[in-house]
Amino acid sequence: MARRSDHSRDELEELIVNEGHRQISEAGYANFSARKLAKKIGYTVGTIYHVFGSLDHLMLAINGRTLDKWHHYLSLKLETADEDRLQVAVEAYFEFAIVHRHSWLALMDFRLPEDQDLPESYVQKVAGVMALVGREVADALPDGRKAEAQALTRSLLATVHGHCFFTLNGTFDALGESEPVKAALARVRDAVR
Amino acid sequence: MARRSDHSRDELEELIVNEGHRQISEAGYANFSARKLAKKIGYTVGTIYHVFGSLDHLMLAINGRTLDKWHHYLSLKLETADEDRLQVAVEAYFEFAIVHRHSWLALMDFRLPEDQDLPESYVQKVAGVMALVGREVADALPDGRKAEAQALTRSLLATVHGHCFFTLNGTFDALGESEPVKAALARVRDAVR
DNA sequence: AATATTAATTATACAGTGTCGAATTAAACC
DNA sequence: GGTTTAATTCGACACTGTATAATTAATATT
Repeated sequence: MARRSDHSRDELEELIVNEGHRQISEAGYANFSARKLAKKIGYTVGTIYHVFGSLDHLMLAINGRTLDKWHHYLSLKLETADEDRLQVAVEAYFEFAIVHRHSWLALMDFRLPEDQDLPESYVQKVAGVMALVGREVADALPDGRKAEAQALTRSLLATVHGHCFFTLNGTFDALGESEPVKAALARVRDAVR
Repeated sequence: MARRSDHSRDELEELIVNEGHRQISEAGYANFSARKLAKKIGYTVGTIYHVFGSLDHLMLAINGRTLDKWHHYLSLKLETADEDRLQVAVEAYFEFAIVHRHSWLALMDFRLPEDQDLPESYVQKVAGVMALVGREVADALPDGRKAEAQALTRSLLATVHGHCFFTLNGTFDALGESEPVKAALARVRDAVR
C-alpha cells in the first residue's frame, strides 16, 4: 500500500528506532536484523530501507538513541549527588553499561565503513556526554590546573571506558579483576589529586 | 575428494588460520567470510567447518594468532628498551593496534555467545600479554607498593586500552584529542609515581 | 592384488541476511 | 473523476553460516 496515513514519516522513524533499540537491548547487535524489525512493526524491509537508506544509518540512529539515554541517566545521577561527584559519575558510567549491556556494546561494536565519518549530530551526542563529565572533572581539579580540564576529561573518559569495556567483554574475568569500578575510580583519583 | 594428502590436518589448520588472519588484517572483521577464505586456499566451506566446527571457533583461533603476534611485538620492543620502559610499553601497545588496525579491532569486536566462555588457551594468551606488561609495572613501582603490581597492571592495561580504543574508533577525533599516546602515558605515570 | 573400511572433502540444500529496483496502490491534487 | 505523486510492498540478487548426504581418496584387511 502507499502513503498509508496510519503513521507519518516522523512517527515511522520513531517507531523503527524504538523497536530497533528494543531488539538490540534484548538480543544484541549480532542478532539484529532489519527484516525481523520490520515484521515486528507490521511493515516490510523496503520501508525501513526507504526511511533510513541503509542498515548503517539505522544503526547510527539506534546508537544515537542509546547515547541519549546514557546522557539522561548520567545527568539524573549527577543531579542528586552531593559529595564525591566523581565517584557518582564513574559508578553511573558502569551502571548504565552493565544494565544496558547489549545496547552499550552495540555502541562499541558498530563501526561505519572506513571512508565515511560519523555524522555531526552523532558527534554532538558524544560531546554531550563528555561535557557532562567534564564539569565534574573541572570542579574536582585544584585551582592551578583548571586549564587541563578538557584534555583530562577526554583522558579520564577513556580510562573509565577501558575498565568498563574489560568488565563487559570478559577480559577482567580472565585476568582475575573482581573490583573494576574501584580500580577505575582509583585511576581517576590519581589524575585529579 | 577425501583424505587428500597434500595437507595434513595440522597444516590445514595453519593454512586456514593464516589466510583468515590475513583476510581480517586487510578487509576487517565485518567483511570476513568463511567461503571467501575457503576459496582462496583451494578448499570448500565444508572443510573449514570440518576442521573448526564453527565460525566462532575459527575466529578464536584467528584472534589467538593476533594475540601471539601482539605478545611477540611487545616482547621485542621491551627487549631493546633501556630507559623509560613504561613509555616503550605504552607506545608499543598503540603501535601494534594502529599498524594492525583490523585484526586488533577484531580482537575487540568478536564476542562469543553469552552462554559460552573463552577457552583456557585463549585466556592464557591474554594473561601472557598481561604478564609482559606486569613486569614493567612492578619494576617501576616504588618499593613500598610492589604488592599492588598485579592489580595495578590490570588497571593500567584497561587505561591504555581505553585510550587506544578511542583512538581507533574515532571517539578521540570527535572529542578533539590529538595526542592520545601522551595522555595514556600521563595516566600511567599518575598511577605509578 | 583385490576388496572392504574409514574418514576427508565436496556438493547440495536451507534459512537467513542487506540491498535494490520495479510493480503496486493509497492518498493528494486539479 | 481522472491524474499525478510517493509510500509501501514484492520479488530478485548475491551473499552469509550451518548442516547433512554423497562422493572419493587413502588406509587396512584379507
